[in-house]
Amino acid sequence: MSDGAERLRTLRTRLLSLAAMHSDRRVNEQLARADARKWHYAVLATLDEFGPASQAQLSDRTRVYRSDLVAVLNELADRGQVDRAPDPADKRRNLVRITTAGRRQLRRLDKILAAVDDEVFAPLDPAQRAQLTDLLTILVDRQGEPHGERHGEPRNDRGGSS
Amino acid sequence: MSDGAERLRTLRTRLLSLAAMHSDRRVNEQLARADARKWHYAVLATLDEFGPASQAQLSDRTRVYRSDLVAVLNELADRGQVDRAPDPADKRRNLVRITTAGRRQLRRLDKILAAVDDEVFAPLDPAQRAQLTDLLTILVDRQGEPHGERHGEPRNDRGGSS
DNA sequence: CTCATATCAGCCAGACTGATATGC
DNA sequence: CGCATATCAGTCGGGCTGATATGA
Repeated sequence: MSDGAERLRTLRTRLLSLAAMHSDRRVNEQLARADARKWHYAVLATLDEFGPASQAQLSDRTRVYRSDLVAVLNELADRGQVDRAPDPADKRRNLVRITTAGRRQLRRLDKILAAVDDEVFAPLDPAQRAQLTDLLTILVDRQGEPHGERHGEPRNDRGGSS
Repeated sequence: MSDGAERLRTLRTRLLSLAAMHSDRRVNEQLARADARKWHYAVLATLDEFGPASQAQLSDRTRVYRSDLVAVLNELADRGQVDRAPDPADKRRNLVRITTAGRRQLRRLDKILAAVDDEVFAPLDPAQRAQLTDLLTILVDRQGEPHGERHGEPRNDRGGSS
């Protein structure tokens, strides 16, 4: 058996998947302790960085689907971490803003995620961690519009045009 | 707003997650064209490398849960890519073996995955790809028994002891 | 009796699609 | 009109848990 031995163990797409799975699991476990999930964090961080936004903008910036954002915002609003009001300039839009409680929560989540990062990437030394960040950044930045084949298009524009 | 600007964009756990999500999506799309999913490949590759095995062994080697393996093996058996027979030496066990058709399918999937790897990691040059593989291998190898905290234990032992 | 094996039933987050009402 | 926005309903792969029957 085995002509291309070690296939599975060295398959790069699989390594990436396994590493991410472990990282995600830890992230979710720890965020859950603060009654949050990754999407909550993504929304809060985005609002804090870019300021108030419509849900469509939030969806583009966080890569959370519009349809899924609704529930996330409901949850954040229930906890008083964001507020949502119709945009007077365009009544289709909701203007979403982070609240003071939201900023407090954000700081909490930032700490949690820093700790998880430390733990998950502990096997790498600082230089290796920086290397990994660089490589992943290249990959993520080029996702969507590369080299030759087409398949995915704009992303996050579902549910509108049909 | 934003004191720790770029938080989201540079969050390493998120970069890892996004990169893997893209990679996984491409892998699944392409495997689907050969009527397969990642688990099917993992099982076939493992059988080819290690030879006939019980489902428990397969579960350990592929990281597919025992409970989920059942359906995967049913599908592979329906397609004639594996066969499953009670182990005479231990009647609790099923001995799973890859068939000739299974090897043919494996070669097909190998080609597909090589193409996906090429596409997904196209933004990286060969040296960077090798670097990434190394870093991910370190992470994956140390998953489970690291540095300080305990949380997950053996993995893949659910459903048996309780 | 205890432990492992295979199988079944089911939960849940999350990625993704489609349709609809409302407003630009 | 066509287009975008928010919302709702639902599909599907997949990670993960619990229970059970059978046999070592």
